[in-house]
Amino acid sequence: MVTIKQVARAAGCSIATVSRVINKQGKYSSVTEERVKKAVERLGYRTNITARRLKKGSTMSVGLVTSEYRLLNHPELLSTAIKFFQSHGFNVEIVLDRTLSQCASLLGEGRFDGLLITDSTRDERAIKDLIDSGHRFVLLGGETGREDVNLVDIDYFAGGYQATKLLIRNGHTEILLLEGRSPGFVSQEIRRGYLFALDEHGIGYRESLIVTNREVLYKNQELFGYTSLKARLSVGRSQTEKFTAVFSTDDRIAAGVMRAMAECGIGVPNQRSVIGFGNLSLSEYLFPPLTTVVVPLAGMAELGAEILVNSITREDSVVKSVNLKPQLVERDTVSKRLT
Amino acid sequence: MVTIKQVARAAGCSIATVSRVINKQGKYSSVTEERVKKAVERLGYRTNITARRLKKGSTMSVGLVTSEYRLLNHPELLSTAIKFFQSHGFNVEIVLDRTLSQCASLLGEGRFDGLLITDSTRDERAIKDLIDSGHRFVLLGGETGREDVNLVDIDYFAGGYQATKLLIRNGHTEILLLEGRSPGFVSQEIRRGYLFALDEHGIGYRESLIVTNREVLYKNQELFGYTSLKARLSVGRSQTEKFTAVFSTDDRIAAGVMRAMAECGIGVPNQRSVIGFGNLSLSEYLFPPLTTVVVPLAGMAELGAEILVNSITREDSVVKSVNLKPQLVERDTVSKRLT
DNA sequence: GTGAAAGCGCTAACAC
DNA sequence: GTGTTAGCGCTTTCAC
Repeated sequence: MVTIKQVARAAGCSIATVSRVINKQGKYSSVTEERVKKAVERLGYRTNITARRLKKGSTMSVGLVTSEYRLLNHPELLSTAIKFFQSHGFNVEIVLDRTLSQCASLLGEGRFDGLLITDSTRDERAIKDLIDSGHRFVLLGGETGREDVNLVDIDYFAGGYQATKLLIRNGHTEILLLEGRSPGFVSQEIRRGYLFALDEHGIGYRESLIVTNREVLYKNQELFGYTSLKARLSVGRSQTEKFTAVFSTDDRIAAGVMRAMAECGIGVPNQRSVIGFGNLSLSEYLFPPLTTVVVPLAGMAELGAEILVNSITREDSVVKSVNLKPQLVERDTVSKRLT
Repeated sequence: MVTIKQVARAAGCSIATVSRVINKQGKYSSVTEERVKKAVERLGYRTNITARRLKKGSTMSVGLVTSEYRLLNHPELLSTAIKFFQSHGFNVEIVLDRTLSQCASLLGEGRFDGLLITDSTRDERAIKDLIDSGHRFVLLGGETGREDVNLVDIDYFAGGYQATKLLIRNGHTEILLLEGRSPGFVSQEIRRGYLFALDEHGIGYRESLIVTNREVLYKNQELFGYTSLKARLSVGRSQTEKFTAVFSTDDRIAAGVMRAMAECGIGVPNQRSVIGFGNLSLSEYLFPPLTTVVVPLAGMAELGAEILVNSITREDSVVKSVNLKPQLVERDTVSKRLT
């Protein structure tokens, strides 16, 4: 490895001067500048980042704490954040499947200047430690009762509300809710929106119209949608369980629903309407293309990254808490109820 | 920040002893061990990773050089690699959209102990620099003429060959090849496999049966499949352009193909067979589920990560070059040709 | 079993 | 404009 010392010798000056030229700081003559640059070039010198970090006490590095689930299901969230950090001069390290208190340790090691955390478990103790340590961090969609943390969240309640309302506007009152398992409180919030919309329109809520996936987390969402619907469609079901629309809390569930519909020869949206949630890439490839709810994950990531960078680089940055709204994307699976 | 010095004072010993206890190295009495551990606990001390790295001259950190395309389209590749590295004690930093020579710089900065590189551009000069610098790196699916680099690659030729052969075995001889744009030489290799299989069975190759997407890289693959097929299906096409099966070099293209088929009332696989490539998650949600070719991306990532870790940790590691074979996954879109 | 001290490569304060 | 030097926090050699 070639060090600053060797460059100094080659350029016939001191290491301080080399450092000045490299960092364009302080004063130096254009003659020495030229000599140093030549030497750097000739020797192939590169500043040792570790030594610089130790000296400066800052790493220009952030940790992106996330889960395998996120990585596999919402890569755009990560890529957005990474691009933002990188374009602002920060390196980003992926930290997979770590608890909040492990994250606190990482910051304690001086590994990062800050942390962007998705899917954090609700661990108030760890959050307190994180705050007390004086380190910078931003929670993405985490649940916390505290007001003094940077938090960017998505209003899943509003998403559930909007989706349900679209169905209601189209005349549907018997709406089957298929609840997948999802990290955190996502499903519960969506259900709250569903119930709220029903209630708002004086539509009675029926427990038999809510089906919850109790299988292992995240697995086989499509199968859950498929089997749930097949069961519903079987003959001999009571009148109270009739439905004209299906609202799934995950697009993959909706995919399963539509597969079951197709197999049973039920037309979508003519005979039944279907709405999903999440706008996964598969949704536009379904036939017909799925009406669903767009969750602004990339927006959440970018905003979170921006808040983190600000809180690292600026002394006067203030704690921010933001709540982002999902948006309906109307494709071809919802239509007026046949009267 | 609490340093080793403070711990030493609190424990009533020297920093050397604290270091020994922390790293479980050298000798120390159980009495002092206890005292040091107590002090560490009480003060909340964490070893400064930057200082340790500077002293030891190793970072225990690797760079995962990749593209936004990979991140969005093959997240399982990244997650597999990350998990492997993390479980072997390495931190992993994501490096997005950097050229090979920029990667060489990164290594020169001592930022990483090694690099796992996907989608590298063919830059022999940079590869030479990388090798000459003595740094560790592994190429994933990169193209290079050199024999002295660690390389894990996927045999796309074999994939194209297998897919085509499956169709031929089912009696198809007029196979429409829809070539999407893809990074590197992927499409070309798949086409070579297609042509080889045809030739092997004495089936004449027809240029009119090969359609290439000339649009902007990666964009609108689904639309390409859809419009290509719509055009083919229009009335008044000559006899020479008839086809009984479609082979797409990307599952999303196949998704577009199937959408077009559905709209035109053409049954799959009864009237036309369809085979895709890549086994994207959407493929099993198509109706009917898509027969396609599984590309062992996760396997490639894990193997690459393993080779990299070996070459970092072991002096005697030898250069490895591996070629992984894709595999057919037969679902419901290929059947015997109607005679 | 323990401590003193060198030194990893760099930046920046200070002296000239 | 340039050089000397302290020191970032740690590991490790060497002496005791």
